[in-house]
Amino acid sequence: MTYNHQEVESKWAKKWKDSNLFVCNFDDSDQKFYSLFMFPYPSAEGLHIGNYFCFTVSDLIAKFKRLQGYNAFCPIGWDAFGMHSENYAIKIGETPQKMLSRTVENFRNQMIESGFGVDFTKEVDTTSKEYYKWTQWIFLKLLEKDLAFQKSSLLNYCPSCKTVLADEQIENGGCERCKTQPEKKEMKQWFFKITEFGDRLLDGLSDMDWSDITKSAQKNWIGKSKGAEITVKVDGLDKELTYFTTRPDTTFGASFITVAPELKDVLDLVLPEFVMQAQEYIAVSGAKSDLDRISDNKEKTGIFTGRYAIQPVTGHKLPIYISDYVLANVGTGVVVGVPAHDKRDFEFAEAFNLPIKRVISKDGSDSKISSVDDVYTQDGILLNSDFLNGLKVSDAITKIGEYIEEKGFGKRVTNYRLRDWCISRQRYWGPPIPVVHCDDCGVVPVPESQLPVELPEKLENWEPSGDGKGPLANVDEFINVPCPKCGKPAKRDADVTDNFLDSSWYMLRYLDPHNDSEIFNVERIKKWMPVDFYVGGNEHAVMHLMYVRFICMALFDLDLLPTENPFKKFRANGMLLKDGVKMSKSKGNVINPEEYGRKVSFDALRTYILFLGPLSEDRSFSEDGILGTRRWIDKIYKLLEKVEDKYLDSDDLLYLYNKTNKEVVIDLDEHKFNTVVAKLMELTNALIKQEKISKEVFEGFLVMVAPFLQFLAEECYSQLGNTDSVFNASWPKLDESKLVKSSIVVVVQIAGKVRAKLQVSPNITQEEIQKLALENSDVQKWLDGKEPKKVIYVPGKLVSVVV
RNA sequence: GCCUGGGUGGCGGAAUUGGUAGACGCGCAAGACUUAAAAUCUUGUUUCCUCGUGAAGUCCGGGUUCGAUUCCCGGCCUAGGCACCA
Repeated sequence: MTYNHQEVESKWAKKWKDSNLFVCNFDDSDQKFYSLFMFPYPSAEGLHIGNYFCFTVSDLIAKFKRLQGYNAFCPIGWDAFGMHSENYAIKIGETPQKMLSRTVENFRNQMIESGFGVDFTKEVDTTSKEYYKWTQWIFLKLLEKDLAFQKSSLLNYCPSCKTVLADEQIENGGCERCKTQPEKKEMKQWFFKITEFGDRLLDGLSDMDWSDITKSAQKNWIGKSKGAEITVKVDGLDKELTYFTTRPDTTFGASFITVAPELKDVLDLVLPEFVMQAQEYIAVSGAKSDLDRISDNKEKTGIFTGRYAIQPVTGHKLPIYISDYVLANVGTGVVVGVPAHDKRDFEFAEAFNLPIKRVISKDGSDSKISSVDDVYTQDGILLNSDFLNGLKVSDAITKIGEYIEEKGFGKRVTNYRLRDWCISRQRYWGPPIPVVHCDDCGVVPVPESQLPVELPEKLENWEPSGDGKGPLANVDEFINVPCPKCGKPAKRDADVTDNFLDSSWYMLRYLDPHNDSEIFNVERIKKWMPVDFYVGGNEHAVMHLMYVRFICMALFDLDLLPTENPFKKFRANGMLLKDGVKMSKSKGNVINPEEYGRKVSFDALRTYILFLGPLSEDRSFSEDGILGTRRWIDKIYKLLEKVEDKYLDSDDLLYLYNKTNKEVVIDLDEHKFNTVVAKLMELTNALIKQEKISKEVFEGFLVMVAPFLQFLAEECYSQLGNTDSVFNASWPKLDESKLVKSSIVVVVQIAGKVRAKLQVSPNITQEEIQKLALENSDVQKWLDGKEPKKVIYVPGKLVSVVV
């Protein structure tokens, strides 16, 4: 009896799809389980193994929950707007619409043949009018709430992608997509005020059941720092400067002030005789990219302005310098230099021969700071600091904070690294920004009733032009519209929104994908949200996952969501490597799921990649390894011959069967798929040793195996005479009474080493077992006549004899 | 530099309210079946030695404990995030 996987798998894949087996009925929400994976952009290459892995995890959890009696929902959709698709379409000389209809079809078919239990009837496509109408609606809602605004600022402009990039899209100083170094351009763009949610985004993390690695990335990205803003007067000028510091306690150690070269009106600070040099310095540093400035950080450069600032607390006159180690967009763009307690300030002070005064030391004693290594940044006691002397750092921070506020010298503030989300893109392939610019009325939102603002379909020259305007600016019939307010000729916004906006609410639309009168039915959303389990790559830790949280907070505030956190549980999956190295097309080591489906079966592939290791860790795929899961399939299939209707299974088997059941449930809820597979394999090995197996136990076993070896389980279940799907069966009932053993093994340790094993009744008393242990001949030999000092008994486990 | 993870056989990895280290799988070796091979089945597989009722062993060095992969202190390596962030 050999198992023909190709025949079996294609048969059931078709049946599952045709019978709508995995279609979810939303009306039944008492025991709902929403399992979600990060939806893909349908690339031309088809289903990538990384996608396949992530889908498998979500699908497996959904199937498990379904078997446990939950109404499980596992949807699919296409994140098809954005530069991925647009750039590829440009490359192959096709329009994105045309290309996508083909690639989506391909993706869908691959998912069906892999046996994914996703509900295709709830499919969502971010590029459809029915979807992006509501993406635009969200924009309008945020505009209404003052969370969307236009701002002109220095932005990162990618000359290759021909659009501005969000801060999050800069990686190691380059564009995350094409690695091109972005140019700084002054442009007027739309932003979402994500910074207003900085604290909520940060505080929310603490009680979220998300991967630590993801939470840590978000925390670092938000970059909250507490400190103080202190205002200093510029001597001889009617001008003030405000600097931000996290260490106001070091105020008495300040010896200079530094301002960023890009700071507005910086030249006003400079004395006439220094202006020439200053202009030159500003020009030179302005020509450097951020990356250069960071990499040339060996030596501190700068220029003296000739001016001094009066520090209000100390009354000291501090020289003002311009230096490019200070960045205009960080804090206030003005920094106070405390060389004794900051390495950068020390380097600067050394280069410019400025005083270095210690104001903190471990025990309050003074000693000279003569090299960078002496710079003292730890906790300690204040000295040389007037009214702060003798205080601990934390107390000094509190005291001076109160002091400056009382005297009006400054205030305590919280700073964030997080920047507002720039959402304008000068591209074609996205939802047009639904506003009209009118000479008389200014920015006028498109009325809701006129949504969607349709992206023109048949368009010549839809590629980005690179002139800083989106390609839509040249489409007259699109761009020229009457102002919705006054009716005079006006122009639409020519930009489209960032792709990340599309994906920041898709999990909501899945729950009501065909609703054309509202974004979704709020009642249903409140029953089905949050998503119970979300899985995807950690490369989305800061962008996608931060934006989703932001959008959901905004929608929550509009009373459209039951919680502000959309994902009850999120797990980042590790990367799949091939023989220990990263897969890439250029290396030619890309794993194609279809190929392995054909060779060894989708069941074996699916189970193998889960068996490789813990979900969060990178795992290494090998050609040989996958044979192990394929062998497992064959072993189970052969067991069919042993199944007998009313067979009485042995106690030992029933013990293992129930123990496995119990442990598998626990491990699956903790997503420890590798150990679940190991335990099911162990049970399989025990079943192989049986003469016969009862139908009841074998069917229960098939149900436990079904989330992994889905096609095999269905086939065996059907061969046993069942007409319904194994996925309509229920999880086997746990029989606790079978988990009690008639005898247990207790080990005896002498000086911490195992020297004997005793087979005893589980109800044995401490006295009895101690007596047995000490009488044991092996124990006697090891004791060698010595008297035990102490005997420790761990019930059911061991006896430890101390000599 | 700061913030998160991780470090266990030839390999992927199991085991934590501190209690038999190496489950499960891969690979390898030997045997069975076969004319032969593949497949399959059986057995073995942490290392070392003087082969035993032996010793050592979970990145390294200390500590707590009858007992430490697990807890504490110090260090090394590694993956990810942030970074002249003031």
